[in-house]
Amino acid sequence: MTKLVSRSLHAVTAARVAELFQAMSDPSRVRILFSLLQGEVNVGAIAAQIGVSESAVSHHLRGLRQLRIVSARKDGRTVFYALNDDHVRSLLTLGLEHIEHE
Amino acid sequence: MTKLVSRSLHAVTAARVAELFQAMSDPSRVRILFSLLQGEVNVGAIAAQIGVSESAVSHHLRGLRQLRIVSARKDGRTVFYALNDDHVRSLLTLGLEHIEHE
DNA sequence: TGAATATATGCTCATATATTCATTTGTTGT
DNA sequence: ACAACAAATGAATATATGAGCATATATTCA
Repeated sequence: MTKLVSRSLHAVTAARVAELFQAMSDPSRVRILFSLLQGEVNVGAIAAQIGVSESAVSHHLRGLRQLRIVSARKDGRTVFYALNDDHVRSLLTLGLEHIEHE
Repeated sequence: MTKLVSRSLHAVTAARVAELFQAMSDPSRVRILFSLLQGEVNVGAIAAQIGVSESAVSHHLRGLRQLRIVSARKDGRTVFYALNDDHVRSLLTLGLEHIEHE
């Protein structure tokens, strides 16, 4: 059986890659993720830092958590978020470089 | 005058980064861009390769062109598209790596 | 236990987006 | 000039998405 679509990225793979980039395709989420480049930050601090409501930040973080882009650590009543892996760190800095050099 | 927002990425910058990632946030566009990793490809060939109508591909390419993510070269009645710079190449492969290792 | 605080969630509205279809523009070969 | 072809475009539509509000769920401290 011939693999007719072999030259192109498999649809499922493409969808997952798109999903990843989609997580970084919103200004608020980009700012949230850049906040997390500093290290662990809690919801309220992120909200204050970027000037977005805690509710909105929380909503965004849920999506990012579901994609395992960020991880959460609860300490008392505050929840500290962090970037989950280095790929995301690289993507963020590469993205920033891209728009800076042009 | 104190720069109150200095710890966070400037809103305008964040928006531009988001815009870049947004360009790669759709499965069809991801497949289009991966097609272009091979080098120059024309609209019809991309459409055939990924199984999306030429119209849809053309619409996507317009957006990618506007963001200077791809460039177009017209030869007779066919238009060859290509990735515009190496940042995008890196982002694509990094994105793929990310979803492959998890 | 009760009040205060930090975060999460469900819902709704407005807007953005991807795709399709029909039409158009530009180009080649006869 | 005309038919065939490649790509671009506009309008219409269905779906997705972000933000806000109200409310819920912890958790701490008095």
